Amino acid sequence: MAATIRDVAKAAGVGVGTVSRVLNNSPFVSQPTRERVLAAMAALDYQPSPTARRLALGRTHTIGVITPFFTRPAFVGRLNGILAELTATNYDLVLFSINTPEQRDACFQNVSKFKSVDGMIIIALGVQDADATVIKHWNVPTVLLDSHHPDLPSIAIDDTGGGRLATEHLIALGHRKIAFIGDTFDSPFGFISSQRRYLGYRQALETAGFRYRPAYQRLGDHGRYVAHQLALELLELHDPPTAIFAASDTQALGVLEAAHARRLRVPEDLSVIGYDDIEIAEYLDLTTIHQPMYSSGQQAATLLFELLSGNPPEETHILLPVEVVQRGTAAPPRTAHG
Amino acid sequence: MAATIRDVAKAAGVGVGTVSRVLNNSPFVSQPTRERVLAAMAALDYQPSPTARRLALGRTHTIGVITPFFTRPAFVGRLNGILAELTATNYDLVLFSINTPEQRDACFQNVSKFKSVDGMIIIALGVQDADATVIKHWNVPTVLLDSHHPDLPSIAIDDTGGGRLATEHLIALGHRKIAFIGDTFDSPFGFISSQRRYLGYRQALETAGFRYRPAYQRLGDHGRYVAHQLALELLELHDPPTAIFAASDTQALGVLEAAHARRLRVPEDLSVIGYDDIEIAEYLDLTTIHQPMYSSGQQAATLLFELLSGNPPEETHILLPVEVVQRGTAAPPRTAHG
DNA sequence: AACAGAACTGGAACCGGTTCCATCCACGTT
DNA sequence: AACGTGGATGGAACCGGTTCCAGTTCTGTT
Repeated sequence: MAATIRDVAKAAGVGVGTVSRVLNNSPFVSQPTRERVLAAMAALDYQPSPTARRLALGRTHTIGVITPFFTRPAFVGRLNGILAELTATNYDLVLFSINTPEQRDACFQNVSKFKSVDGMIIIALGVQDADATVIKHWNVPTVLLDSHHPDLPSIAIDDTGGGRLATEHLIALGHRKIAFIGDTFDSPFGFISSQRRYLGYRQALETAGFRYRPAYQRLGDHGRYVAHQLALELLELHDPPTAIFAASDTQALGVLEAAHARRLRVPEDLSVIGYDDIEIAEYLDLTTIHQPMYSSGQQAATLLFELLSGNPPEETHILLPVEVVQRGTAAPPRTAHG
Repeated sequence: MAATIRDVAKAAGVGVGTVSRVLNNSPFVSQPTRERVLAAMAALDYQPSPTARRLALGRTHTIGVITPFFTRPAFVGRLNGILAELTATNYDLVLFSINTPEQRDACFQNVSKFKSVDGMIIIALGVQDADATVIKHWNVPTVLLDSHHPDLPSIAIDDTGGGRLATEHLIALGHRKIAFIGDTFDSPFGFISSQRRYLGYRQALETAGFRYRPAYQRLGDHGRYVAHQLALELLELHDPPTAIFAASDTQALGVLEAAHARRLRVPEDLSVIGYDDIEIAEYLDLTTIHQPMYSSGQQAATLLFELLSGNPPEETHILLPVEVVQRGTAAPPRTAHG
């Protein structure tokens, strides 16, 4: 049986309070006493119980992260940023992974998830009003990362602006026939980033005064294969686009594959722009929109700690900017005039 | 202030034991009493404290995972397998990420890491005898994933066999001049998989009766850029290799880049084989060694649960096989005879 | 010498659950 | 009517820390 604080107290001939003080480096312990206690701890191979400590303190020294599809590069990157921030503070991180719509729906209802952490970060999951109510009810500081709700602090990325940026980049290159490939809008997980990128795409087209072409928009489940198929559909159109904006790099890969399958050269015959700037994008020389994944994770963690510390910042809805990373898959169309 | 079990007991006019029985679905509660307790819980918005439960039960219902460089695809894949297994059992997962050699060294010493979980899975980190002693001393069931030590249960992957397999594949294609690019052997994290793959490479060459060419082995820190440089060195040799075996797909990407930079066609001028079969390998048509990342994670979790349940399996040192995935980057050399 | 105040210490009470023992009650037997 | 049995229940003790109050000892003043 493991030694407890009382065993140590008895062995050292002191009270439990004193042992606790030694454990917590309280200055109100005389040097001889401290040494006696430390010796007793060593002799008994005493290891304090984190669980008992948590109960007594009422704090778990742990933060939770809820993430869907934990393997997607965008989520891994964000989580990595959170982790970096956490290890600096010595907090533990408990990871909840959501892989099915059922898990998503059950997720916020599960109290013990929230009650076993001091704070929570929710990545990407769409949050409805009802969800926000439940979350606030748990009374656990929670920040949304890459998601948004008026009642909850959030670190979001300017998806609409990014969609606009990507489209404007293609327009600036001289493209007039620009297609969009993205996730379906009715994601059971409530992801809306693809939808917002689409919105930016539409805005840019409208500002440029281009007419609306429904055929140039293809939506499907997230993934390379689906995007591949959607791109093939676009390329088989009577009047195919000269450029495709994919709502994620993963989907852009599918587009590149489709172009390859159709023997189209990129960027000569088809320009492609992705979104995310995942690690492999640089290798593939993929023009894309860089979003600060690591940094957004860090900022989410920082914001959460500010909330935990009791002095929350003025602004709790942060929108991070994105930028175009010009690489080799986007160029002026061959038929461009001037 | 949140309601406690005693508040509920008072409100329902029962004893705390009865409330606890209701919480735990004990059959020894009469229906009317149960309803009264449930009503009181609802009225008080009672939420049981997981922390108190843990202290009383002496179990945390949590397992820990220590992983280095959490963003590397091989580790993410394994972690994902673990997660899948855990969500099925309702255990929580706390994630410890190791990014510096200092963290690695401090890692096993930190009791509270171990004392706050029921079981631990350690990914990839090399475990010395001294480490194993410390780990066993914590008395927390621990399984090594993609690592090995005689005193600890492990799920390992047959790296030596994989290295042999990769090399034999190149030999079978007719290659005689086969180079190796891998991680430095003195990894501060104790990674040894690259080293074992190298061992397999050497074994295969020896079995085939090829002479040992030190110049064909290049080691460096893990990563695409370094591998790129090492590959350039190889290609600049007086008598360059016709095939390169990279100890990981990430490094294989660097090799492909180098080949591209040297205007060498793959596989016509240079064959490349990687290792891991990360997601992007298929996209790049990279011939590689498939190792079951997801499944290895699942098996590690399964093994850990068997240990936790008290009836450990006979064999606690499991070695998973790997296989060649033939794709487009490995082909017979142009100068091959027959 | 008297005393205030600071430094140090012991230990009861508390955090919020679980568990186990003693008790009570209803019911069926003989 | 006496008694055995088992389901239902209350509550003290426990898990292993922290905290706070009260008490003791040690200093430094006047």
